[in-house]
Amino acid sequence: MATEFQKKVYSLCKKIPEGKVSTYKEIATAMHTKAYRAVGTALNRNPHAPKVPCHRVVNSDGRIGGFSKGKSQKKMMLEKEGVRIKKGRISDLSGRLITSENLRI
DNA sequence: CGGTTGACCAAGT
DNA sequence: GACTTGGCCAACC
Repeated sequence: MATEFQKKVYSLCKKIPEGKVSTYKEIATAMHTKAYRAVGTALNRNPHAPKVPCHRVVNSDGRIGGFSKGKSQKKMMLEKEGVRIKKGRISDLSGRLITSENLRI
């Protein structure tokens, strides 16, 4: 069973549509907290694997960040969903980024 | 219950 | 570009 904090994180992750991405910071902001790192900690466990699209969450810089099964897999899944990745970072981050406002709606 | 860890971030060198 | 520093907070030991 996950903590309330975890549930919030997973809930927001589910809201990220295919072909778009969000950042750990935006998710934390949407929860009205500054626990960027805790968001990562929450997703690292990720008991929901395919149910929650945690691979659509990247770093603020547009870099891939981390992934339980390896960054390569994360990149591959993103590209499969239509996200272009250039040298380990999202090509058009600002165009594909889901902000805290977008998550809140 | 204190100390460490980490799928982080921003600013500085 | 890279590496370092300080800050942040939940989860873990």
